[in-house]
Amino acid sequence: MCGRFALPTFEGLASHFRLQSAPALAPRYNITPGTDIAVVRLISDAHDRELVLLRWGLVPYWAKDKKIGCKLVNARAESVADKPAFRDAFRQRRCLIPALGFYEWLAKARQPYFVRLKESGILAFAGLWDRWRGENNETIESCAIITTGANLMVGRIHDRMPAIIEPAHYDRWLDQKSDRASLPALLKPFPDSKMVVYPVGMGVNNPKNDSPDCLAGIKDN
DNA sequence: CCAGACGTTGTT
DNA sequence: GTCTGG
DNA sequence: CCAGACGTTGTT
DNA sequence: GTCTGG
Repeated sequence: MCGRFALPTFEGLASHFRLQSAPALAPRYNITPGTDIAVVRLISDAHDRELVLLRWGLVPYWAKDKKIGCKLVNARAESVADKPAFRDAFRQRRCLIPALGFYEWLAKARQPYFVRLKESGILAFAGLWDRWRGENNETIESCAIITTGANLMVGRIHDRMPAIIEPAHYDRWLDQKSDRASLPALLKPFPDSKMVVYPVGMGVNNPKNDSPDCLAGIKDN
């Protein structure tokens, strides 16, 4: 699954996603569900993209209780098009979630690992977003990260990982008019030949720890 | 018909 | 909002 | 995802 | 065991 990831400050985030402008983002090394995360989506009624901060944990527009978002942190690629909680967002509100990489845990050892590109480049997770309106004009915009099967390399740690969209496919993923039948192909496991996995310190386990140390590799025993 | 769920993960 | 279970 | 709480009353 | 908060 994908329940923790990192997005340090990147030069070139705006140009990578072809954004007109991007808000200054605080560097984050230990991003957790329930917090606001950076999301790239189409500007409504326009073809340009925007980067906004949305709550991680999708609250469907029809939800009676916004607490449902606690449970909707990930959506399985295999079923996202059909699940009531996700299918409308899958059709109309897809987004990209920038990251340097993500954490996965080796369950038995509670040992965290970090997964990123070999070149330490920007990744984009496949995401969905929604807008919920409650009483007193309360509005929550929220998002979820789509997961898919692990590739062979990540599979040594865990059997799922976030779906990663390649830059060549950003437009097709974001565009509401894309042929929906072509979308599942974008959600296949990212090739492990382009990635690295390495163990990191147990300090990552505690969400309060949010420093560059989180990314530091340790000796793999 | 109304009430209640709507999800993923890991572990047993 | 929409589906499932009772 | 993991860590940490998990409760009520009355008083300051 | 299960929920909430980060």
